[in-house]
Amino acid sequence: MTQPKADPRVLRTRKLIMDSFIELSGKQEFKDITVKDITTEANINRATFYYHFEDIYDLLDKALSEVLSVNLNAIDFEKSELNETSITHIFVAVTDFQRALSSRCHRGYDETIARIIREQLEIIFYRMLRQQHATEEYEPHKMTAVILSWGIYGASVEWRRDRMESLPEQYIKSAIPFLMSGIEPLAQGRIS
Amino acid sequence: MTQPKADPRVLRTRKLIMDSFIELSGKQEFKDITVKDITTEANINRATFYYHFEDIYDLLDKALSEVLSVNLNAIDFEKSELNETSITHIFVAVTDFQRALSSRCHRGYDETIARIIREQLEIIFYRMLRQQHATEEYEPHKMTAVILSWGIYGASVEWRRDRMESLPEQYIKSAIPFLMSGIEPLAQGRIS
DNA sequence: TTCCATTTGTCGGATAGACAACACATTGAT
DNA sequence: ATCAATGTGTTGTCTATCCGACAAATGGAA
Repeated sequence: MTQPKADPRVLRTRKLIMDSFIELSGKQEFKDITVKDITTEANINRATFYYHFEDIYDLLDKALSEVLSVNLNAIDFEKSELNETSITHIFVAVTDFQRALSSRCHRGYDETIARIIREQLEIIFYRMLRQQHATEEYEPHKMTAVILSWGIYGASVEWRRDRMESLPEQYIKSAIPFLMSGIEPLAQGRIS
Repeated sequence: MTQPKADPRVLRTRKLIMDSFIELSGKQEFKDITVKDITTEANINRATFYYHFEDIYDLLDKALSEVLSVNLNAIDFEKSELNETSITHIFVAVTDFQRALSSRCHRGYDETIARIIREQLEIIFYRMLRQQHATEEYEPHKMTAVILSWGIYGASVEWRRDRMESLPEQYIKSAIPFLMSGIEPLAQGRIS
C-alpha cells in the first residue's frame, strides 16, 4: 500500500533497531531500556534512531506489530479464505503472541499491546474479506473486520483469564458456528 | 596500527560483503562468482563494492586474510610467547585453514593463498618476537619472522603432500627442537 | 568472424546515516 | 535544596551508500 521506495539502507537499519530491541526485551524490562541501549546494541548512531522512530514507544508499537504480523503472515492468509481452519490458526497465533510477551515483561503496556493486536487483526480480516467477496462493496467488510478483531482479541483475553486451562484450538472451537453463520442459525437450532 | 577512524557503516558493509562472499564460496567455484552475485547476496549496491575493494581478487585476498587472522587470533598470541605450545597451535591453525579451503574449491589460486598465509604468519611471528624481546632491536626479528613464516608454511605443504597421514600436532613436533634452539644444539647432540 | 548478452569498473547526483554539540528533563546522592 | 550524572530530543555538517547510466571488456552462440 505505502511503499513508494525501498532503500536497502533503511530496511537494514530498521531491522537492526527492531532486532536489537527485541533482543534487549528478553534481558530487561521495557521501562529499563533506553534509546542509548538500543542504538549501542544495534551499532547505529542515536540520532539515526530518531530518524526512523518518534520515540521508544513508537518503536515498541512498530516492533510488536512487526512480530505479530510475521506470526500471522505465516498462515499466508493471502491465499486462504476465512473459515474454521484459518480462524483457528489466527486465534492460536494471537495466544502464542501474548504468551511470548508475558514472558518478556512488557508489564504496564497492556492497553498498547491490545491495540496493536486488534489493529493487526483488523487489517488481515479486512484483506481476507475483500479477497473472498471481491465483487461486493467494501464498506460492510470494514465493519465486519472491526467486530471480528475485537471479538477474537476478547476471546483471547477470556482464554487467558480462564488460566489457559484448555488448548486455544479447543477454546475457539465453540465460537466457530456463530462466526461462520451468525446469530439466526443458532436461534433456529440449525447448528449443533 | 592503521585505524584512524571506524565508521560503523564501513564495518557493517565490509562484514556483509565478506560474509556473503564466504557464503557463496561454499556453493560455487571462485571463478563463477561475480561481483553482482556478492552484492545481491549482501543486499548492497554494486558501486559500494568498488568503494571498499579494488576488484574481486582484492576481496579474495582480504577475506581469506580475515578468516585466517581470526583463526590465528583465537590463540591470543598477544599474551602467549613463542614456544612449543604456541607454535603447535599456529601450525594446526594453518592446516585447519587449508583443509577448510580445499573443501571450498578455490582451485587455481594456490599461489595467492600461499602468499596470504605467509603474510599473516609473518605478521604474528614478528609481533610475538618483538613482545618477547622488547628491549632488543627490531631488524633481526623481521628476518626471523620471514624465515619462520616460510618454514611453517612449507611444513604445512609437506604435511599435505604426505596425505595427512599423521596429526598436525604430531607432525610439527619433530621441528620444535630446531625451531627453539637452532642448529648448533642438534649438531652437538644436546637435544634428544 | 559477427552478434548479443553479461560483466566490469567508473561517474555524478541524491539521500541515509555518523558524529558532535546543544538545551532540556529526570534521577539520585550528598 | 543542590549538584552531578544520565537520558531525551533536535540541529548542522560531513560522509557512506544508493541509483542510474555509461563505455569497455568478456564470452558464448549463430
